[in-house]
Amino acid sequence: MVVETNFSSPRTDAFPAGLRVLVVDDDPTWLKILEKMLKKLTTCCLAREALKLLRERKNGYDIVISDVNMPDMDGFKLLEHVGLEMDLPVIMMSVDGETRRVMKGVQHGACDYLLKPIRMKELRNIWQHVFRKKIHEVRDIESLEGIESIHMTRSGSELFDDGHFLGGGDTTLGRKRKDADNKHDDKDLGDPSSTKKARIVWTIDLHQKFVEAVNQIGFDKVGPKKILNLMNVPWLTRENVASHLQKYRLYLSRLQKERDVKNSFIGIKHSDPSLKDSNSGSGLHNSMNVIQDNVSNGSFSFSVNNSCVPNVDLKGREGDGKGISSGPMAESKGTFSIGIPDPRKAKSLQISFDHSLGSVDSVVNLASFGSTDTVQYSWNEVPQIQFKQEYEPLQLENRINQLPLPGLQHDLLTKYLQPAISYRSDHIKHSSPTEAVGESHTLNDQVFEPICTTTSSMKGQDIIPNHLTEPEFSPRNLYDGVGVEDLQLCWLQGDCYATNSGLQGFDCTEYNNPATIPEMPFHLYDAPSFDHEHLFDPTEYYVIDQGLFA
DNA sequence: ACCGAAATAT
DNA sequence: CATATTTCGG
Repeated sequence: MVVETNFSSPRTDAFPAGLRVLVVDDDPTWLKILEKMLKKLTTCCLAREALKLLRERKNGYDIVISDVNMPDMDGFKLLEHVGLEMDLPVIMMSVDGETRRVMKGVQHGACDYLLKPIRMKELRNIWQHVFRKKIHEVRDIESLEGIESIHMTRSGSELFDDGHFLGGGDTTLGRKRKDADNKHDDKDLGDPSSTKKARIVWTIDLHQKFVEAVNQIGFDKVGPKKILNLMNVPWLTRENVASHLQKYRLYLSRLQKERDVKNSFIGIKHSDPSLKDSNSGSGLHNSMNVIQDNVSNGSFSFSVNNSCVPNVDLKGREGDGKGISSGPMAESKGTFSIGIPDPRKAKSLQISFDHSLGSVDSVVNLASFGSTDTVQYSWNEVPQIQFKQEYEPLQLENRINQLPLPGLQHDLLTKYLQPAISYRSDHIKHSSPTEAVGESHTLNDQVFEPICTTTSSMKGQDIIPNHLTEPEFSPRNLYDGVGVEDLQLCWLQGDCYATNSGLQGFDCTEYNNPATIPEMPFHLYDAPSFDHEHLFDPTEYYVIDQGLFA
């Protein structure tokens, strides 16, 4: 007799609360309703999208609940695919309980069929399907001791008692894995989610979501939990996020440090630009701040948007530390004890892009909606460029010129946005140079207008890129200021611009493909010409940074 | 419970 | 070595 509150046993993702459910329904209303009832679920209104999600993460969900009729694909069809490809329990639902349909559902492999006014009652025990499946699996694989005890029975409560062993001891536990000895074997049939713990890879869009979330919440207020919620990625765990956050912070502080150093060196030039202060100090202007740089070879660039609505006081406290002048990062806990010895610098290419779209004033929130957000990323694995080319702009140039826009990028895009079966970092790598070079397309067929510019910075060891970092660094300015003609860039974007490619993924995924430029003089950076002459909307521009060489 | 740091693992 | 997971103390 366990009560449902118990459900939320954290460790194991126990039932209703932890069950990772994918709900598919073309009717948003239902999605909303179910959303309220289920804690950890993902929703989508297109069957194809659902498939996509499912394929992306083979083990990301425990169960699928799908509506029967949907515009893009018949619910049964979806059911079929799921059954074929991943064998997840699928529950069908529809308003009418017409026998034929139910029958059909069952025939196609649905494990349950719910009639539409769905209530908690119905949902409460859906975990049994997951559980049941688990049991079968275990049996098949090998009979473990102690398992035999399971005979599933009807409704919930007492079952749940058994269930606990699914989930490991909930409330009453003091479980500490103090035993050092369990090094091997350890079959641990405990959790519902297969074995070990899949090592997740932070793909670009995953990271993008992460950043978005971080931006939405204030920098100071961030916490793994919150981020997790905002990201709404079902299979992700708090730990995952925490870990990533940790890395992220580390990265930022390193960055920050680097920056400071540089500033001390040079700083002055056209530094006065208000921007710096503007956002660091008072979030008043919701200008966005971009931090980016290249740190060591793996470059990683994030933009941080500080503009959270409320706030201002966010960094009210403290203030002394270093963070002040420059960073948007409120942290300044002075925590870095990291003895990181000056990162070696890498040459890197960066592009900044301004696709003027949103209005600035619409504070941040925009971020939540796919199209308008400011994000960037770039992980070491960002596509092209990553190749080994160590120097030589020349080479670069060639490559770039030939980067087949449609070709390569498409390819990449596909990899990211589409249902690639599994993402691994290596994919990216392999998609490379050779292929790229092989094709010969010019970038010119570009669709977008010349608002973009790119810049590449090669910092041999010199300081340049600082400026880049500044928010007001408007691409546009750059554009005017310099002969851009020779810049070429290729970039791609998943959605807002809706290029012909038609590849837009689902929601807010945008993917910018880094572009590159032949040779970019760095004097670009110094060029006085672009100061913050006029402010465009900072709301968005993308910055891409990539480590040129490894 | 939740977070962040540090220890581990891959 | 970098990145992800786990452990552990606050």
